[in-house]
Amino acid sequence: MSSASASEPQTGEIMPDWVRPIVKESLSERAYRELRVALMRGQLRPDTRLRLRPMSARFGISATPMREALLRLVSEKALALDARGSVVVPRLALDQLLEIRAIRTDLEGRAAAAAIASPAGEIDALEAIHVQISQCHASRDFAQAVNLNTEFHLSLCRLGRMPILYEIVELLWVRCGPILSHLYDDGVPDWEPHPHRRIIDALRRGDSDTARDAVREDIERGGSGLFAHVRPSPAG
Amino acid sequence: MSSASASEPQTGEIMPDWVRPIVKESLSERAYRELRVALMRGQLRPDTRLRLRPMSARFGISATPMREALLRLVSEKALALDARGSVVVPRLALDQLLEIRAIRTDLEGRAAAAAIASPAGEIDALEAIHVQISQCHASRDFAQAVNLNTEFHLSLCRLGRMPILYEIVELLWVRCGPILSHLYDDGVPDWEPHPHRRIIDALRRGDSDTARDAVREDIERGGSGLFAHVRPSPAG
DNA sequence: GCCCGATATTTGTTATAACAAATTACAAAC
DNA sequence: GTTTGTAATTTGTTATAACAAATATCGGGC
Repeated sequence: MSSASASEPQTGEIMPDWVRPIVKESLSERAYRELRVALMRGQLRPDTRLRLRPMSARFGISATPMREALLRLVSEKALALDARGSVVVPRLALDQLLEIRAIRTDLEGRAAAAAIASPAGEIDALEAIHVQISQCHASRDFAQAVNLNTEFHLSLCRLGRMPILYEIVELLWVRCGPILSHLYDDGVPDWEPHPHRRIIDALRRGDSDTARDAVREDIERGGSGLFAHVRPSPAG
Repeated sequence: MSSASASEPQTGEIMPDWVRPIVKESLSERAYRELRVALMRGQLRPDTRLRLRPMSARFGISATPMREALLRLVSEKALALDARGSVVVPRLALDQLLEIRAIRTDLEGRAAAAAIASPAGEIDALEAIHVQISQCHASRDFAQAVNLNTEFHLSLCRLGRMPILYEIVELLWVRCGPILSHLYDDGVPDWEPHPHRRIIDALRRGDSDTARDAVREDIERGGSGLFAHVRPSPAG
C-alpha cells in the first residue's frame, strides 16, 4: 500500500489520481451490500428467516459483523424482526405499498423535475434503459425487465442530483424488492405513449411539469400486479 | 391466542390486557434511543467524536451493543464516520440543508394535506403546541421554542397517518438536530398570520391545498438562522 | 524554542464464549 | 394416533479478548 490510503500524511510526492480507489470494506459492510442487492433483485422471498449463525456461516464471517449487517437492514426496514427477534424478510402490507407509491410520486417527481438540467448524454443513457425494457417485453424476459425498470427509476433520480432524496427513494425500492418480481403478473402494459417515453421527451424539452406528471402517471398506473402479493392491512 | 403474549401457546386461561406491556428493550436499542433524542434536541455539537469504548463506559454497557447503536445512527446518517472510522456528529452542508428543506416541503406538505381528515381534538392539540411556541417567543425561551417547533412539525406529520412518510421526515429532523439550536439566531419571525396558524386553520376548514401551501411557506421562509452554521458545499 | 523518532496507548474491527430464553426432538403414557 | 413432559439444540444478546492500524506521549537532539 505504498501510495494510496486516504489517511496517509502528505508526502512531497505527487500521486496520480488512479491509485486512490483502494477501498477497505469491512466484513459487515460487504455482507450488508450483498444482502441489499439480493433484496432489491427480489432474490429473497417474503417470510424467509435469516438466522444469525447460519448466515454468518454462509458468508464465512463471524456473528458480530453478520449481526451488524442484518440489523442495519432491519433499521432501514428492508428486513424486519419477528416476535422471536429473528430477522425475516418482511411482507409489505397494502397500506405500506400505497404509501410508498404516494411518497415516490412526490420524490421521484421532484427528482424528474430537477433532472431537466441534465446533459443530453445522460438522458440518452436513460432512454437506452427504456429501450432495453421494451426489448425485454418483446422477448417476455420479465425478470430482466423488472430489474431494468428499477434501474430506470433510480437512474432518473440520480439525474436530479439530490443525494438525500436519492437514498430515500432507493430505500423505498429496496423495501418493495421482495414482491417486485410480480410486477408483470397482470401482463405488460401497452399504454401509448409509455410514461417512460413521456418522461424522456419532457426532460429533453426542459419541461419539468410534464416530467413530474409523467412520473406520477407511471407510478399510479403501473405496478398493479404487486397488489396480489401484499398482506391485508391491519383493520383495513 | 386470546389476549396475552403473542408467542405464548394458547392456554385455556383468559388474561387481562394490561399484562402485555412488558417490553424488553435491548441495551443497544436503549443507547440508540437516548443518543437519538440527544441529537434531535441539539445536545450534541457538530464535529463531536463519539469514541466506542468511552461511550460504552458512559452508558455502562459493553462495546458490542454500543457499537450497534452508533452504527445504526450512522446508517441513518444522523451520525457519520470520519476518515479514521470514528463516529462523529456531522456538520450539515449547505446543499444538504437545501435538499432537506425541499424534501420536507413535499413530504410534510403531503402529510398536512392528508391531515385534514383528523378529529378536531388532535388539531386542537396541534394548536396548543403553537400557543406554547408563541409564549416561548414572548419570554425569549428560544431553546424550548426550538423543541416545540420540532414537535409541531412532527405532530402535524403524525396527523397525516402515513407511518413511512413520518419516519422519513423524522430522520430529516434528526439530521438537522445538531444545528437546530440556531433556528432563532436571526431573531423571531413576526409574520402575520404565522404559517402555523394558516396550517391549523386550513386543517379545520378541510382545505388541503392551503394546508400544503402553508407548510411550504413555513419551510421556505423559516430557518434562515441555520444557514450560518452549515459548511460550504464541496465545489459549490 | 522547534522538530524528530521510539514507545505506549487508544482506536476500530473481528472472533469467540457465556448466558438465558425459546424452540425442537424424542420417548413415554394414555 | 395423540398428547405430554423432559432433554438437547438453537436462538438472540452481551461481554470479553485478540489483532492491526492509528494516535498520542515523551524524551533527546538541534
